[in-house]
Amino acid sequence: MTVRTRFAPSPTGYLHVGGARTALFSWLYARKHGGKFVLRIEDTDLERSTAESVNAILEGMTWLGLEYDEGPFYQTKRFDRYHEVIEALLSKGLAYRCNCSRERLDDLREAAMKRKEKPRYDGHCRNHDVSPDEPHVIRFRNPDTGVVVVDDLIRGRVSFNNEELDDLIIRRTDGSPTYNLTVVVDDLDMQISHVIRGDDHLNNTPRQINILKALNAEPPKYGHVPMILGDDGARLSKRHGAVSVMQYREDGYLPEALLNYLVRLGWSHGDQEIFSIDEMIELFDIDGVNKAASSFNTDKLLWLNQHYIKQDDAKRIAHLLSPHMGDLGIDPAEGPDLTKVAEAHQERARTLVEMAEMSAFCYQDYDEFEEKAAKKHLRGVAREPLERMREALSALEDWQEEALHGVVEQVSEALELKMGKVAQPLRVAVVGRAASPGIDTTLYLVGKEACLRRIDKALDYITQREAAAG
RNA sequence: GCUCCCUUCGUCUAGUGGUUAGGACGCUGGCCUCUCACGCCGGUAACAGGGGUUCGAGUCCCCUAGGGAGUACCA
Repeated sequence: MTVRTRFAPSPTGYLHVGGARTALFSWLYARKHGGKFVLRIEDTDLERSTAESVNAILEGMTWLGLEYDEGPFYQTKRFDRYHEVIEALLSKGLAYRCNCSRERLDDLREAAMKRKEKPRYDGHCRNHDVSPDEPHVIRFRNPDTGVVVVDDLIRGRVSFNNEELDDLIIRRTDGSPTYNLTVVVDDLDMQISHVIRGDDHLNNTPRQINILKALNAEPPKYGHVPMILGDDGARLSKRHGAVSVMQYREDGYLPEALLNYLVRLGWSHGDQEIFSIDEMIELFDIDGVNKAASSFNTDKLLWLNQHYIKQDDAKRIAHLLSPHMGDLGIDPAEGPDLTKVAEAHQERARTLVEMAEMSAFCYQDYDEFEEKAAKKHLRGVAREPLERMREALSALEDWQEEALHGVVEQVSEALELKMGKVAQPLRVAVVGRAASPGIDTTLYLVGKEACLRRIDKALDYITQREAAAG
């Protein structure tokens, strides 16, 4: 059997991490088995579906590299087909028209609740003749007895009594088909072999299987993946920060880091933490997916992101870093080679946004010294080392790291100081704060002119400070 | 309320009747060191509770508790 999986979001918002993980699992499963991955847009809710959401979802999938082999298919373009199926069901007596009023339905629900029973439609219109000309919905005639067994790829065997299920609406009064009908028809028509989706659909599965049976069709295999909770264990929502996949790009995450994080959330392969895309495809297995919901942990994502930043080619990092520099009002063309800057910060930044912030000093002068750093390092004792450094640097022709390192060393030796006593004040002078890449690299990136200018500024600062102290 | 699902360190997880319950993130002690970071070595911390089954239960069964989903003319 050819494996065919699908991702079927409803376009009522952006692509969030939960959806992205479901899509990833589906995609991996198809890729692993040499199958096809289909994208279907479930936009039958005309009220809430928007074109912007479709674009946002497509954009998110593209960024993550979850390319689809077929689609996107839009359900709104398949209404004729749904109606054809509904008519067939109707003519076989497997579905019927219902004109029960909302009031009656509400009363029914209320009464059932009062009796401590599960609210369900009572089949009132099953044997009534409702004219096609009057306003009506169409309901699927669900079997009254027996059990529906779902052999879930993740949950194992789950069974439901048909008595618990009622005659669900498959076509609304306005003539539009509803979800449970459209998924069934689509999964069937698109020959989906494995339905991998969120576990909020587990309860819908028996209804869908019943419709499938009515259509004389073989149900696909189902795998219901648990949901993702926020850092605090509560349901993932906007207040947890970035839930939109695209927000992670904005926040400076690498797609491979997010993917790696997501694949390990609810799935594992022994003790392995790092997975390349190829490894994921090779090792992923749907029955290795956990049954329990898991909490999103930003710290671990950060760790993975740093891992990939460290590991990746500096040129690519620079390429991805560039727009974040732009966000800070910096044009990387006006300054040191961005690749070199990125390389110097690869082991220091957890995100590209952090990298941009810590790299800014290479392109623009800082406004003020960081207070703590200045207080500690720009003191009277730093004056001489800074003056000596200024002198030596201004005389230096060969502005390369090796030579720069030599200069710092020579000055330290000449003053009989440990390197730190020279490098730290120098660093604060040149960077404005106490942390940066190696002092030689730092000097190199800032450039001669700016270095001298900033050292002067530091010397002024020391002078002022001494004057203030009296 | 009813139906269905879930429950190992704070978090992600390994574990498929016999383990000193392992790894990772985080936190933390140390080493390295011109700072920060990286890296390396060490530490902290878990089987929700109660009954069974068994020579032996994190692993099997039942109950309780706690979470979650569904219960729509949403998907």
